[in-house]
Amino acid sequence: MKNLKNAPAGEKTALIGNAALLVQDYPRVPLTVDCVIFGFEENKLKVLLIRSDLEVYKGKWSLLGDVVHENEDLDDAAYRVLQERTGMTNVYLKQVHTFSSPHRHPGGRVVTVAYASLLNIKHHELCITENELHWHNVRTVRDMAFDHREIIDTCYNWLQKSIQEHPLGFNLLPEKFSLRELQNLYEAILNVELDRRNFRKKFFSMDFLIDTGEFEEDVKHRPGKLYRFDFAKYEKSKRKWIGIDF
Amino acid sequence: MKNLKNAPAGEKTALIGNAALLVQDYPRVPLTVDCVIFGFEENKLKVLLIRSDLEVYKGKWSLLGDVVHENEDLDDAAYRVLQERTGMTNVYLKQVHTFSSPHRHPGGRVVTVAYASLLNIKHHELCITENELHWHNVRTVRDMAFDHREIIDTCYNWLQKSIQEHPLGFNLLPEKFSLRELQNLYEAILNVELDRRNFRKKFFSMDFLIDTGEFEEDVKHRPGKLYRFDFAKYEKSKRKWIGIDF
DNA sequence: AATTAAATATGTAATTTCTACACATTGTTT
DNA sequence: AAACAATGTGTAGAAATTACATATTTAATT
Repeated sequence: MKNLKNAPAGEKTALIGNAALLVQDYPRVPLTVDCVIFGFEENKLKVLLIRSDLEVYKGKWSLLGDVVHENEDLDDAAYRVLQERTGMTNVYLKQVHTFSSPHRHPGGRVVTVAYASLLNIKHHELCITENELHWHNVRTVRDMAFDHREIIDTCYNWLQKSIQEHPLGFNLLPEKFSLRELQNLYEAILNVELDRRNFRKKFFSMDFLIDTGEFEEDVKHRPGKLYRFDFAKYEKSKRKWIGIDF
Repeated sequence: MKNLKNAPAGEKTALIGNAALLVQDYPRVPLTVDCVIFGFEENKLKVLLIRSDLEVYKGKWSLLGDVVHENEDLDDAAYRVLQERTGMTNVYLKQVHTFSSPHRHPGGRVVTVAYASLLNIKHHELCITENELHWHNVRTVRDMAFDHREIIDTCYNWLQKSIQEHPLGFNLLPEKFSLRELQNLYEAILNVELDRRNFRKKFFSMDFLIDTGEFEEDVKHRPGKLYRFDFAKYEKSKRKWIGIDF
C-alpha cells in the first residue's frame, strides 16, 4: 500500500499529505466479478452457465459475471450479478479467489474476482431469457470461455473442502430433505461413495437435524423421513476445531 | 464477464467481434497487493510492518504493499514486494483475500489483494533501511493504517487453519529444529497449550520428520534432537482427506 | 391377499485415533 | 554428588471411525 518513487535510500522521507494525489497516479485495471453458481439436481452437482457473447468464444460457455462499478464493494457486485441473473437474494455467496493472468481475457488485461454461490435449483426460475442460461454438470462441462474452467475448478475444490467443515450443502437442498438426498449431495460433491449407515450415524451424532415428522411423497418406494437443518443451534455451537493433520 | 447494455430482453443479440473495444469501456480501479509476512521469534508469531508514509496515518503501522503494475500477475506482484522488502525469493506465498471496501483508502477507491507469506526470521536480514521496518506481535499490534488490522486478522485466521492441514509451519523454523521448537510454533499460532507427549506422538505417527542425528547446541538444559521435515515424502503422500465435521 | 422388491432404519464388534497422565533419562548447574 | 530442568517414552481409558448384517416399511407384482 505504499511506495515512494525517487526516495533515496536512508534519506528521511516526508509524509504524504494528499493521499488522493497519490492514488491518482496508481495504474488502474478493469475489474470484474464472476459467480460460480452451484446447484443440485438429479443427484448431480450443477453449475449455471451462459453462452459467451464474444466472437472469439463463439459457442463456448461462460460464467455469470459483470464489471465492478465505481465505488462498489466486490461482495455487492457479486450479489448484484446473482440478483440480476437468478432473481435470488439472501443466498450463500463467498469470495474464493482473484484471477489476474495478464492474458486471461482476449480484450486485454482484466482482473476478475471469483465468487461461489450455492442455491437450490427448485427455488429458482431461470427467468432471464437473454442468451442461453443452463445448468451444466460441474465435472464434465468443457468448452469454456476465458479461464473459466480453471475458475470452476478452483471453486469446486473450495466447495469440496467447505462442505466438510460447514453446513453449506443445505443451501443446495430443499428446506425439508431426506437423509438419502443429503447423502446423495455429499457423494456428488465429494465424488465418493459413502456408507449409508455411517453417514446417518455421523449426521445424527452432530445433532443438528430436526425430524419434521413428515415423509417423502411421490417416491416409488418406502418414503424416508424429512428433516430440517437446525441453523440456529449450529450457530450457537460453533466449536473451535484443533486437529493437526496432513 | 459479460454484460450487454441496451440489449432488449428476448432479442437475439449479435456476438461481440472486438473484445478490446469492449474492455476499453470497463471501469478501472487502482489495484494493489499487501503482504502479511509472518515470522517466528522468541516463541511469538510476528508480522512484518512498516510505518505508514501517509500524513493521515502518521505514526501508524502498515503492511508491505505496492501497486500492481500493468499486465503484472498478482502473484508476481506479491513476490516482487517480498523480494524488494526482504530480499527473499522462494518463500511460501499465498493469496488469501481481496479487500474492496470503497473507503478503505483515504485517497479514494483502492482494491487490494492480500497475500500471506511465511518466512524464517533468522534467514532474513532487514536490509531495507527506508522507514521503520519491524516485526510485531501479531495478536497485540494496534494502531494500524487503512484496514490493515482486518487484513491481518483474515490472514491470521487463514494461517491458523492452514497449519493444521498443511506443513506450512516449517517455513517459519530453521531447517533443523527440535520438537520443542515445533510445538512452540504451533502453540503460538493456535494460541493454545498442547500436551507435549501427544504432540510428539502425532508428528511421529505422520512420519515426515527425519532425525538428523544432531542435537541442539547452546541450550542450558539437556539438548533435544534436531529434525528436518521430509517435504519430498510429504509431496508424494498427499492424501485426499474425507472427514465431514462441523 | 399374498409375495416380491427396494429402499429405509438401526445395531454391533473390531479397529483406530485421541486424551490424559507418570516415570525414567540426560545434561547443566550448584 | 545432589538438585534441577527439560527431553524422551509408555500405557490405559475414552471416543471416533470403519466394516458389516438384519429387520422394517412401503410400493409393485402376482
